[in-house]
Amino acid sequence: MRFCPSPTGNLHVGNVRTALFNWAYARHTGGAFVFRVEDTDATRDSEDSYRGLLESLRWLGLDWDEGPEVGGDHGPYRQSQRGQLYAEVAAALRESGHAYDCYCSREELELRREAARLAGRPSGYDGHCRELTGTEVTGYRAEGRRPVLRFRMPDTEISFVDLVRGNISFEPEHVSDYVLLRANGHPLYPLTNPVDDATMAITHVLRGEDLLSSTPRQLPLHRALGELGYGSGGEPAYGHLPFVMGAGNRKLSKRDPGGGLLTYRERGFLPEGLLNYLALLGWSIGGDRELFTLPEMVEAFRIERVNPNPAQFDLRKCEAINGLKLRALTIDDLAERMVPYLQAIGALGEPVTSPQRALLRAATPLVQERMTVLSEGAEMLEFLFADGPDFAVDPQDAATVLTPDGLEAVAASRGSLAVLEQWETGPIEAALRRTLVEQRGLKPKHAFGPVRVAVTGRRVSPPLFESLQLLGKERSLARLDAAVDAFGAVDQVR
RNA sequence: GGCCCCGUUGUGUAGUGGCCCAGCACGCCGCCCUCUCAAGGCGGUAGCGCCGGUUCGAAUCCGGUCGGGGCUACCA
Repeated sequence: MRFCPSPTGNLHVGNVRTALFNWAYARHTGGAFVFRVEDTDATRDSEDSYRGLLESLRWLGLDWDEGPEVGGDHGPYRQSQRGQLYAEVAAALRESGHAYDCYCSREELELRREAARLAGRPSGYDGHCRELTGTEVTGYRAEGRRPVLRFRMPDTEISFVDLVRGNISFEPEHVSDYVLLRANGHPLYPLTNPVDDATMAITHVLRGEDLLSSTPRQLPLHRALGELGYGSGGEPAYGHLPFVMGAGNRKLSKRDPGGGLLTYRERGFLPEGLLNYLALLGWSIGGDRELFTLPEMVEAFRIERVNPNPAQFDLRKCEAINGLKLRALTIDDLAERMVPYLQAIGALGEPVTSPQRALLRAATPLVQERMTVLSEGAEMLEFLFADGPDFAVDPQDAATVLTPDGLEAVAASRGSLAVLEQWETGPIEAALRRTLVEQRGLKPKHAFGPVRVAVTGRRVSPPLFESLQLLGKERSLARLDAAVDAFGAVDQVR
């Protein structure tokens, strides 16, 4: 099994799903999961993307048995470092007659392709240069033409059993000779991919269904490679996974807004949450279950159960699954996972102090059920860590809730809270209810709203009484005062 | 145009000839709970693309049709 992305930009969730299935299949069967980087296109590949690729797979927890940074018996695992092998194989292919030089220019090909299409004939390469005579070759050379290397396809029907789709076959006239080497000698994907699969002893290939129609070209190449002594001589078994579609039912690409893996990480999806959701796109553990751990998936993963039809990515569902995973975490684990997100919004500094850590742990149960991604939890807890100039009340929320009436409630609650001796949720709640609900006859909803905004900075927050307790008496009172000062003054001016 | 793949509620799926006048989850709509928001509980909404055939019986098998997608490069 292998996963072989190109380092062009970020991974998108479709790629991740492909990686996941390959990984799960390898782990299930006890095979090796090979990670190879297909960076033969110097104009599009970048070193940054390459590092991002490794980082992403590591974050997801999809570990590889062979590949960059872990090594293996079939390295190197970056195609940019395997040029010599491709050149050697290409020469052997030409030598043995499996491939031939083609002198047709792009313009000539284009013309003939159009003509064939118009006539309703297959528009692939017409075999023009298959059997060139010596004089024809010298003639072309004299014109200054540089040949590309083409693979000679056999004239027989090609069929194979797709791991997820069953029997598939192609008639030879629809699978034409294809280019292995550019005129400048640069090896192309149709050559490098099978050569690597063969020499890396890849036995199973799970990839996107866009490559289904390139499979009939790769099969004969594998056979030729076997004859020439590259690889074991067998062809890998192929399984073509359905696409992951974006909104509007288009294939998801890394350029789509919701496509890039990085976005999910930044928003605070759990790797296991994202992976669990992605596994659901095209695979099912069976029955009515849809929540499982990675080990459980490995245990249950059978390729025959992969669905051939494309699936549309549904962010809401992805969030729902993530929320479920979040709620299944232990408090300590969840608290730790929120740290980077709290740091990202400046609520926590680089070394987290132990009082901060203790406060975070105490507060985590309050938000565990209220968030769907880690960044949400961090935002809800921000008020506990920010003070003074760092603490700001959301202007929008202040405008709607910290009205003159609201501020009066804030001032009143300040008074009743100030005399409290026991700063705990029970007494806090009792005091607030007494002065706001009982004495002033306010509806609980309207009574606590202004206090909530003054203390937490937002209308949506963890439970109020618990929040006050965690904040501490001194800081709580200061926030109430600050709110009255800040928003009451404006009204006096008016 | 040619070739190939795919087709269960809005979305993802369960279903492999009778257990299905189709189950689950997300979404959506109500209600309950409630200090906000969630979470939770209860109820509701909506689907086997279509037409034939095989069969006592079809979402499940076959053929056709329609619809969607992919490929058709000296990109990967």
